[in-house]
Amino acid sequence: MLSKKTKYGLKALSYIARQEGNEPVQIGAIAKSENISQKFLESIMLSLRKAGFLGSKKGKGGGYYLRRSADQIKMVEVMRILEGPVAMLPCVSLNFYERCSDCPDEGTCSVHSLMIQVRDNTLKVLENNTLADIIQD
Amino acid sequence: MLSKKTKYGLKALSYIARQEGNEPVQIGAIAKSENISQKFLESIMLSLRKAGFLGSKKGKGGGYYLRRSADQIKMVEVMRILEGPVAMLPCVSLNFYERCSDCPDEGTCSVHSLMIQVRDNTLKVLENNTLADIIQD
DNA sequence: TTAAATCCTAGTATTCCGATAGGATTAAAA
DNA sequence: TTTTAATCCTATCGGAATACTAGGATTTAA
Repeated sequence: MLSKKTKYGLKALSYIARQEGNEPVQIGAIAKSENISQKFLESIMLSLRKAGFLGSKKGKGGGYYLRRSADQIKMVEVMRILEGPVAMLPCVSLNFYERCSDCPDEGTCSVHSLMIQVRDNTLKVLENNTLADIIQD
Repeated sequence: MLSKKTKYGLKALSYIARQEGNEPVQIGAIAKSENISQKFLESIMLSLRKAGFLGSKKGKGGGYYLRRSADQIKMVEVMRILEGPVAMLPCVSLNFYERCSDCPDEGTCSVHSLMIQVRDNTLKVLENNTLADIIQD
């Protein structure tokens, strides 16, 4: 299940990407438009800024803006920052790999191979979609 | 993230499917071989039996056996019983659909369309793999 | 009659998620 | 220079879900 954090983060990025020009957009405006708790959204924006997707301007008239053009922001990158691993099991994760304590051997684990297939197919979608792609309806 | 419940359930089904003949297999044997808490596994086996994948025999010499041949058990069916929806959002789920409270319109939600793509690709994998497929290493 | 298995309901510990609180800092505008 | 409006940052909290655990009831073969 996709966390609200990720869902809200994607919605916020989309909102900013849809704005004309590159004027900073305020959290308050996004929160109101997308029905998101403003305080919760604050922390999400912070993550997105620290990850390099967003820049910010403090003080009156400040807000957030994209640091890269929308077609340069892959969905898989955002997902990895907000949601964590793409894979459904740590033992099949490319970026967050961890061994399973209960598995003596990954090579003979039947769940392992299935989850690799799921991961690869999910990855394909998330690699091929950018922020620019998802804001067109 | 795949729950342990689902992971253990799949491992248990695989274990049973790998046995010769159709003799009932005991929970204890599965739990020991797969490093799963026996009591936890008990409740999982119960779900799998109630869902129709497994039959059981009570009393001494009892245990669980497959009610369908392994190539007739699709991964997607097992996932829906143990894990729930395949989709990452209720609003894109085929079998567990629910509206998002924050979304005024699914048609214009940028997350929606992305998650439909993810769902369709995941579904493809889970529809095309049966228990028979995943027990071959 | 005993041993060995499933069946069933309840409870519990822990972790994670979603949200909130409360201020510190910064910058534009009055 | 003061006010206002924004981000920044850390800490905390309640509730829900997950991963088990407990304890016995029931069934069946030997």
